[in-house]
Amino acid sequence: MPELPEVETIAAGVHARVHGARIARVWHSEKPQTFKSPAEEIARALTGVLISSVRRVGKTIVMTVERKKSSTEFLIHLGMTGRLLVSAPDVPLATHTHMILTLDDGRQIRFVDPRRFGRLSLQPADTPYTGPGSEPLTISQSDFSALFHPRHTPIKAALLNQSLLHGVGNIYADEALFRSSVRPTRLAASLTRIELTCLRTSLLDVLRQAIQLGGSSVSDYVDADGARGFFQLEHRVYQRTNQPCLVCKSPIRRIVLAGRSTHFCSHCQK
DNA sequence: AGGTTGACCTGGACGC
DNA sequence: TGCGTCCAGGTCAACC
Repeated sequence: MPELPEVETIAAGVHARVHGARIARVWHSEKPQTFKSPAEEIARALTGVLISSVRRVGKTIVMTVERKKSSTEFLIHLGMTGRLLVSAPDVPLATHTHMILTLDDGRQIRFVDPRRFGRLSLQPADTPYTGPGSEPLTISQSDFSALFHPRHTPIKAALLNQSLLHGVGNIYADEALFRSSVRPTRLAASLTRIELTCLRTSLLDVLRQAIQLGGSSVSDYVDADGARGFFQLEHRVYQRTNQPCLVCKSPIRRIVLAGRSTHFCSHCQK
């Protein structure tokens, strides 16, 4: 489900609500696939700890917890349909709830994930989680260009490769490529220096605007309060197949690239 | 080694 | 109403 702006919105929302709180007890489902570290180990590591922060790294939510002098990072990857909610205890449990962290004051942090592509894990001690790739919001233009220029794969596939940039997914890849007038099928190595500059600028614009609007709610995305985002109203190509391009009125095309549906304007994007 | 494809899951939308 | 098909915002193992 969620890409960088959605994960950013969720992490910030959860942080604001629970930082400084203590986890009194932990419940988990019996779906082993969800737990990249054994569920019992996660439960043990989180029971009785103080939540010091919740932040985003790539598409992963990192919850840092403290016990006495030692700190641990709990990693939450939402996959396609994962949700992290802060709920009052009397709110009915959603189906597909896989973990509940009950706080001292009774509130609960709930991880819900129907499709079970999400993953929960513990980061090894003393090695802060940095994610697989570079951070799109802070990478320099020269690093950005150096990352993509050697790649002999379609630029769309390269943008989705989390070991290059982490945090960009299908929606924002399509939207950034449209705004920079670059066709998704172009080999990354074929982009000129100017096109790479334009692409990074467009990507930053799209991600920042989406964060401001609370992310895109395409189907079931909601933030920590269960509220929907509004960036879907700003989509110019994503899920607009056959609708007129907002610039030139040509119908938006949909193809499958890197196994993902890909939307673009064949007139505006060269 | 880098690039590509299919498998992993459930549920909603749509057509008959 | 009910069944079948297709589609979905992400990864990762297994292949070329």
